[in-house]
Amino acid sequence: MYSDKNTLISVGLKITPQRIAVMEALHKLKSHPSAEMIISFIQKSHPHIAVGTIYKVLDLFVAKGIIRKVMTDKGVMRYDSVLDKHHHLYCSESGEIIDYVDEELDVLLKDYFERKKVTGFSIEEINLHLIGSYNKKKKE
Amino acid sequence: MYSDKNTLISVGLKITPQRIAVMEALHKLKSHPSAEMIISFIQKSHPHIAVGTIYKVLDLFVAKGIIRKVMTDKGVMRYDSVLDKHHHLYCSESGEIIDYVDEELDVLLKDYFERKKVTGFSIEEINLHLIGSYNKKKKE
DNA sequence: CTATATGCAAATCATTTGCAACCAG
DNA sequence: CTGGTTGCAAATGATTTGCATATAG
Repeated sequence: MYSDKNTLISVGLKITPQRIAVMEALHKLKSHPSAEMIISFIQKSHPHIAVGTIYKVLDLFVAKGIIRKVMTDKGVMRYDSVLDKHHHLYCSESGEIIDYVDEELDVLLKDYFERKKVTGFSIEEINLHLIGSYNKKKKE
Repeated sequence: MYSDKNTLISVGLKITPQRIAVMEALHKLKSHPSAEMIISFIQKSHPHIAVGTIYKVLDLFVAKGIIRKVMTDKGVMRYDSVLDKHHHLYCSESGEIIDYVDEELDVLLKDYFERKKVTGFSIEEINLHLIGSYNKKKKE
């Protein structure tokens, strides 16, 4: 919670209970919550915080670069509080989005695109979307 | 246009003027049009075709696998009529989405993930999102 | 104090839906 | 014929906006 405040301060934002609540929700709700999930989580403990405010806070956090928006195949945004470079696994069965960190892959891709330029396009970021299914069950 | 009809027939859909119009729009509007762009394009020549119908036709085409939905960072869906395996360049300046075909890369990725399994996840599809900017201008 | 943030409710915007009338096969 | 399609207009659902009030620094 101290780190939450420090995070806010470090990007020049005032500390408000609403913003702290959003940060807490982002920590508790791993796995890329939607705004809706964040809202209902927060409203359990802070029933007075307004929906509009939560959207505003989320937008602000995205603008300040302390969280990211993740696009899903259905038109709902999800928020990602993990900022280390990572890719995503999209489970086509459950709709879950799982972080995937793989430095070896990052190096491979970086080298590849240094060698093979994409003509006329300067790459800022490389994101891999792995679509498939989580086989929790070994046999079907 | 014959091929449009054949495409429809091949997936078991009836041929209707509305569906032909949507296919034509998809051909003319390269570069991943949004539903809105498709609608306004169609309504120039076919002012009577209903918005709801166009959405239904697009959904149907996606369900039949003859086009794809592409997710964007803003909550608007785009449609992609190119079905060959390809990745996307996202221009962070213009919002454009450009197709990127690179078989060498596909082989590289395929090999990589055959070697290095992602535990508990069976990969169906690998999509690369290259975010950056189109440098039309050489110097800036 | 004073600018910034919040609450609230209305507005927006893309997309979906329900259903009667229509038309392709 | 007959079930799959369409048009229409109303409904939905996520997100946004405007503005008066509250509050962090």
